Amino acid sequence: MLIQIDYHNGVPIYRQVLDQLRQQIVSGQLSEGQQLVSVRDLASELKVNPMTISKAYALLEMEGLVERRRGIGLFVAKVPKQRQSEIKTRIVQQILDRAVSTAIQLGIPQEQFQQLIARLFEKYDRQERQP
Amino acid sequence: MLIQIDYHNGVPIYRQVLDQLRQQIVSGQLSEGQQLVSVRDLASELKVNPMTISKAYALLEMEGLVERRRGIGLFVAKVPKQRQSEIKTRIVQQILDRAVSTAIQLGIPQEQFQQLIARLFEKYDRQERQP
Amino acid sequence: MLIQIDYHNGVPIYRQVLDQLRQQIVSGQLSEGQQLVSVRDLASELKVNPMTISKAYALLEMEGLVERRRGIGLFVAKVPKQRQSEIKTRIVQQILDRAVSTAIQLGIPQEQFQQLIARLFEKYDRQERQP
Amino acid sequence: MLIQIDYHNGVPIYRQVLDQLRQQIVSGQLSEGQQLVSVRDLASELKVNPMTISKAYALLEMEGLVERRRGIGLFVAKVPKQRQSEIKTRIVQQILDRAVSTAIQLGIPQEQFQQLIARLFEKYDRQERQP
DNA sequence: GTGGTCTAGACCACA
DNA sequence: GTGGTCTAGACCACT
Repeated sequence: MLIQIDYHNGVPIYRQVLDQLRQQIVSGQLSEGQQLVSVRDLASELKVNPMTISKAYALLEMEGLVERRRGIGLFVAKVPKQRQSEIKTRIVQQILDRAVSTAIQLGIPQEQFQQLIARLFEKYDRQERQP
Repeated sequence: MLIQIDYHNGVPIYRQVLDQLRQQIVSGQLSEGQQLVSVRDLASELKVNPMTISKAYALLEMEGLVERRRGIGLFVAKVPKQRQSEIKTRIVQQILDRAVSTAIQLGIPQEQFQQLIARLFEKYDRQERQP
Repeated sequence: MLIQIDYHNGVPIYRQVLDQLRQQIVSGQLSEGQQLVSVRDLASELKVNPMTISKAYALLEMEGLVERRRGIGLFVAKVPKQRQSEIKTRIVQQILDRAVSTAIQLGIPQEQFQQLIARLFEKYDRQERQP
Repeated sequence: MLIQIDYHNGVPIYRQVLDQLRQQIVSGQLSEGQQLVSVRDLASELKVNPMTISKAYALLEMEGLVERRRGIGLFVAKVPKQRQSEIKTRIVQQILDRAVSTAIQLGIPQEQFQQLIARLFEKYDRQERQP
């Protein structure tokens, strides 16, 4: 399965689908021209209402990351390398901004902050090698 | 007391109040034994319904960060230094976790990630000196 | 689902709902995965404002006894047998603690105390057989 | 100090004062004709609003356990032995009733219930010997 | 359909 | 004065 849904963390399901697809596109896991799984199939795979998937796909289309070919389906759009990298940076930067401003408000020194990050990178590195 | 509400970002008001008060308590801006602004006063200050504030206060009490003295008001509870620092770390770590896992998924190398952080710290440092 | 509200005993309605649901869950009358009556339905059944029910449900969720499935409803969560029995014991012990400490302060001997209990158990046994 | 107030358990302070005085009277710790501490003194001793003590005293008077002698103060009333014992039993029975009915609803067998009680009696016995 | 949030205004117990 | 509870009704996001 390509998408992981957490049904209990409060993040809307369509948002989880949207975010993960966006990431897969800009990171190249889904490549240009590749067809997306149909709304119906993905919905039944995730045991989720088709409307939910449909909403995620529509938003993805509005972002220009995906193209609709009528009667056929949705395909990953051509995204210029530069735009890809912009999106990537933007995604991370948005989250980081909150983290840093919070840390400063809490008086957590930059060194401790960097340590937390190093630990998290280790954690994910381990997971990647043996998921 | 300074609380900033963004009425249009979708985050429930009571949550914004709750989060900011929690931060002020664990960061020491609100100190032990200090009385919180009354529900009615804070509500009128923020131009918000008293129940909204009440809800935030109730959750804060359930977290044990605040104590009710019946008929008098709410006061910042004694929070052991260790618990304070646990909460602080937890708050930051929650946000950071998302940032790091996203960065990894996007293939952003740790070096670039650290650069982004350094830049953000600079930005907030500047703001602090001359807000 | 059977919930009895006493509108005049001073105990908040949301508390009565909360306590009774909690008991029904840990006693197994509501079983894992079962869907709770919707906020609106229970509210109209008890002739009470939906927010009152909502509050009880929210607290039940915070206790981890119930899970939200967004847009669908609330369901009884998986509660490990051990946790169930802890909660049960805690509920009874809280009440008993007061009873025993009071009895001791009043100089009521343990024998008389046990007699009172035996009589009460008889009374409820009778009721159960022919309510 | 003769009265212990718990400021954080939600029980109204006047009620804690009332209950404890009632118990002290029917258990003979306060004997017939003995003068109660003045409202003012007890209030300052407990660091509590005098109105709170006053309310407890007034309710005690309504129960007939205490007599007001105008200009002098309040005195423990003559309470016939039988009435004393009735009150004692009633106090304990009220609390026990809830405990037993709850235990039955939760399916806690009488044996386990008795064990809980035995344990509690031990606990309080220990405390009495070395408080 | 579901639950979550918020409002305006009321009443209550407590101190 | 304090906070707690409740109502009636509204709007929202999610499924």
